[in-house]
Amino acid sequence: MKQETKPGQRSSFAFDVSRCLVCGARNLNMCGSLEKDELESLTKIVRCETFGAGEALFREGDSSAWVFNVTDGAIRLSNMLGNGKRQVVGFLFPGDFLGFTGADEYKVTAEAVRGAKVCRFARSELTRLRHQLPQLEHRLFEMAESDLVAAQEHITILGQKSATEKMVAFLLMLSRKSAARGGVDNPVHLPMTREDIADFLGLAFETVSRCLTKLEDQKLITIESTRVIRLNDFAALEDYCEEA
Amino acid sequence: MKQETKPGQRSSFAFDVSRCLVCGARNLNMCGSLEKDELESLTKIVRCETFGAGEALFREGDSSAWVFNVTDGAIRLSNMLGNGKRQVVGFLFPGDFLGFTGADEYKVTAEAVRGAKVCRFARSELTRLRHQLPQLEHRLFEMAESDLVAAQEHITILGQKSATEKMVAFLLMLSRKSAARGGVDNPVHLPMTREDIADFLGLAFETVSRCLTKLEDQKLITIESTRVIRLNDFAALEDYCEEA
DNA sequence: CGCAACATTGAAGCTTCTCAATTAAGGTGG
DNA sequence: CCACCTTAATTGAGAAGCTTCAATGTTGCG
Repeated sequence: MKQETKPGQRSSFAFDVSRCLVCGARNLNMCGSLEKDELESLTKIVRCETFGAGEALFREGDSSAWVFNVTDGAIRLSNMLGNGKRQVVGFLFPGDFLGFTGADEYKVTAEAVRGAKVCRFARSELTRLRHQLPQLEHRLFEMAESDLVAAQEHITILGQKSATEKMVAFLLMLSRKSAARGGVDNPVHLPMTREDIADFLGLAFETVSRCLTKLEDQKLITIESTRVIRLNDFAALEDYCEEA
Repeated sequence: MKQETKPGQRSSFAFDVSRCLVCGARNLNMCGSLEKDELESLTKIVRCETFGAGEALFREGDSSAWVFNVTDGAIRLSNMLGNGKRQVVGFLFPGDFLGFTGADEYKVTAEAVRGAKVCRFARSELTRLRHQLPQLEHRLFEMAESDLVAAQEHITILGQKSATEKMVAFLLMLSRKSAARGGVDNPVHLPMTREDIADFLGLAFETVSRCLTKLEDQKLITIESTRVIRLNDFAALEDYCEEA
C-alpha cells in the first residue's frame, strides 16, 4: 500500500555465531542465558538471510512457521487497516527477537526498513529445543515480557502525548536502544522514513517534519542530516516529554 | 490524582479452586494446561483477597513480589504521567493473569475498577514452581504472548482510529472478552467510568460521552443504562472500525 | 433525602490533518 | 561522474476533529 515490496534478493550464507546469535549486547538476545553446548544446538537449526529495503519477512495472516533474530539493519512491524492506514507497532534492531504471535498465524507484518540481515529458525525446531532447554524457554518468556512492557509504553505515548512530545519520546527511545546494544546514544540515526515514524507515532508525516523543525528551532536537537539527529540536551528532552 | 484510592477493606478468605484457578474459561488462565496434582501445588501458594473500588493492588515502582489471577470484578492497569495525565493500558477480567513486568518493579499501577477479587501468589514461589512444571512455564509464556498481541491491537486503535471508531472497537473488545470467558456477548456491561474509557482510548471523557450518543443516534447501539450498552448490529459495528 | 461523583450537552479554541506547492535526496543509466 | 528522474522531506494555508471550559442533568450512596 504505502510501502511496496521490491523483488529484492534473498541470499543464504554460512552461519557465524558472532554475527547471528551473539550479535550486539549478549544479554539482549535469545542466547544470553545459554551454555556453549546449548548454543550449538541452536546453530544447527538456524539459517541466515538478507532482505532488501521494504521486503517482507512475513505478512499478517501468514502461517507463523518461522521465528527470527535480527542481526543487522532494522525491521518494521506493522498492522494494516482496511482503509489503507497503517500502524507501525515496533522497530526491531540487531539482537531483537521476532516471532511472538500467540497463534498459528502472524498478527503483524514484518518488513526490512532499508536492508536487514536476520537468522531464521523453524518454530517447530525451536519448540523442540525449548523442551530440552529450560533456560531457553525462560529466556523467551523474559523477552516476551520485555516486549509487552515496551508496548505499554508505546500505548502511553500514543494516548497521552502531544505531537512534539511523541517525537521527543521517539528520539530518546532510539537513543536508548542504540546504547543498549553497544552503540552511541548520540547522535541518533534514523533508518526509517518520516512516514514510518508518523505511522509509529499516530501522526501525519508532515507533522513529524514540523515537530523536528520546531525542536531544532528550540535548539533541543540539531538535524545533522535527514537521517541523523543530534540531541543537544538530554535532560531538557526528558523533561519535555514529562516522563511518568 | 484522577482516581483516589479509598481505604477499602481487604479480606482474605478460604481458597476455592473453582473460583480462583479455574474461574471463567479454563483455557484462558494459568491453570488450563496443568494436571490435577500440579494444580494442587499451585493451591498451596495462593491466597485470595478482595479489593474495594479504586483500591490499588500495587503501584508503579513497587517491588514486584506478587502476581495475581483475577477471579471477580475488573482491574485497571495504568501509567501515570508527571502532568497528571493517565493512560489506562488494559482492563483485566476474571481468568486474566496479572504480574508480567520483566523487572524487579512493577511498570504499571493496578487498581480495582469497582470491587474485585483476586488470587495472590508470591512471585518467588511461582518461580520455584515454574522450574518444576514445564507446562506452567510454557503457559505463562503463552499468556505473555497473548497480552503482547492485545497491546499491539491497542496501539493500532490509538494510532489510527477516530474517536468514534475507537469507541466501537472498545465495545466490540469488551463483548468478545465477555464471550471468551463464558459470558454473554450482548449487551456489553461497562464496570468502568467514562473517564476510565477515555484514558484507555486516548480521548477526553466528554468525547467518549458524545461518541456513545452519536452511535445511539445512528441506531448502532442502545444505551440501556449508563453501564449497559446493547450492540444492535455487530456486522455494521465491525465495518465501522474498519478492521485490518 | 441530599450530597457528591458521574455523565451529558453546548460553544469556543487549538492542535493536528489534509491538500498543495516546493525543495532536497537518492538511485540509475548514459 | 553527472544528469535525470523518482522518492522523500519541508513548508504553507485552510479545514476538520477533538479538547477545553462551562453549565446542567443524572445516578448512587450514606
